[in-house]
Amino acid sequence: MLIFVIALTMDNQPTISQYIHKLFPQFEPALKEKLIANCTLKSFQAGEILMQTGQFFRSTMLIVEGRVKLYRQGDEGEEFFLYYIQPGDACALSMICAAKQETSEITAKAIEDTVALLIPIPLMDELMRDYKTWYYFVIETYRSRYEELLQMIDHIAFKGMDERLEFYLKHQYEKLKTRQLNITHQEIANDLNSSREVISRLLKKMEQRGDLLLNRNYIEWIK
Amino acid sequence: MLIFVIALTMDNQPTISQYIHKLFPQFEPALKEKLIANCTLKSFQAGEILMQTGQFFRSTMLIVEGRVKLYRQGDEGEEFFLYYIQPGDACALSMICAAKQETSEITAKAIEDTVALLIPIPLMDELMRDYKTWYYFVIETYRSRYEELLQMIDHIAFKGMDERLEFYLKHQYEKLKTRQLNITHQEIANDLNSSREVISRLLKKMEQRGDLLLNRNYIEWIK
DNA sequence: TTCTCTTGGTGACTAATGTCACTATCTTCC
DNA sequence: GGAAGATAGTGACATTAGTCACCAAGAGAA
Repeated sequence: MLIFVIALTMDNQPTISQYIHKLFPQFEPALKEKLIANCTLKSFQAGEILMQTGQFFRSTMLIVEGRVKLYRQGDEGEEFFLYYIQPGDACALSMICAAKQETSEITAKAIEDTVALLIPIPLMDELMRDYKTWYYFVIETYRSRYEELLQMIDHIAFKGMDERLEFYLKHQYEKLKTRQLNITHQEIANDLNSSREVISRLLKKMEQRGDLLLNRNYIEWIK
Repeated sequence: MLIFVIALTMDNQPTISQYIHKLFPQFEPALKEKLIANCTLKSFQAGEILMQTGQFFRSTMLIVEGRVKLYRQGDEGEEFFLYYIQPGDACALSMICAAKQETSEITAKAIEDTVALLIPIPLMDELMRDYKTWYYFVIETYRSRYEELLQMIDHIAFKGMDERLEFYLKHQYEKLKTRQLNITHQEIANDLNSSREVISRLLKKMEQRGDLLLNRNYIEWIK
């Protein structure tokens, strides 16, 4: 029985090498070897905080399994949703802050059981210098996060809550790849820094327009 | 007379070498030499657009003279103020987009006569690979812009217009280093994506609290 | 079953912000 | 000086979003 459990565990947890080849095929072979030789895996349970305001980093993280939600924290503990990071993504913040040994103003929470690849900070300079595909990966990570923040600013600066809600649901649908969004009105309200009543009312309007169906504990996105 | 004008011009326009030594003292000597040998200067008049939505980049820009205001554009042409860049700063967007040959969603406008150092894109890989001080400079540029965007999100997501206005004026005071802010209520309203009347009323309240003095065409920041 | 908790619906009210209309003052240009 | 334009002040009102109070339905536990 014990042997069976171990076998299962080995089955479910790919090696660093397998993760890298699957999720980062664009890396040049030498870079892959370098990472395989120098990185470690770390697991987080759903709900666990990967990093938080004021925390220093000892490693840069690449997500290889699960899903991580990034929040900006308000003065009174509000949690404003910024974006998800998924397998194949890097945590831009952990790169930036790692490089400068600065603290972060962001909270990253695992919303599924998550596995991250930890790259020791001292290795970063070397990777950046020696591997062009790494340098491009880092640049692309920054660029796409930067774009996401800009898009977020657009929404809160120029749009009303109705449009933001619609964008939020569409984004969930696209990221999670399911029309059945398992989320409560209260959770949406938290992510958008609004209140449940407002969200409920707007959802009702959207249902009347035929964009979605409301159910207890989940929303069916049709549009 | 012509000779006099030329002499004046030479006097007022430092060389690339002078700019680099003055504004980027942290660069290693070989990097300075490399830049001096490969960069060009470009001047922009106050009010001129340095780059705009949908435009491709052929160079990365370092600002060496003047001041540039960065805006995010709304769907109906609104211009939402993001941040200033000043001598010694790089345009993070021009780095990111240059590297990926992607387009930008941002407008950069010179608000003073401005001079930029243009670095040809093909040089970027080499600089990144060969010069550690360049790599650190690029990372620090990303990090600080990213922080600025996050701070902006904080403000529009969590704060009211009164706090945002106060932050805006304080920011102007700190960046421009003068208590006499030459700006109209309408311009502030544009930058904050609000309306003149709202700004006027909030300013009046701040004046009553003794934080500032209102004058035609300028505001005296006291706080 | 009954109790309790979570989730969601709704009306009434408040606060913040935006809009409209009008006025006043100062500047600039003939 | 007078006209026109830019800048700013203000009251009235509309709209959006947030808050409060309360109800109702479903889910799970004792």
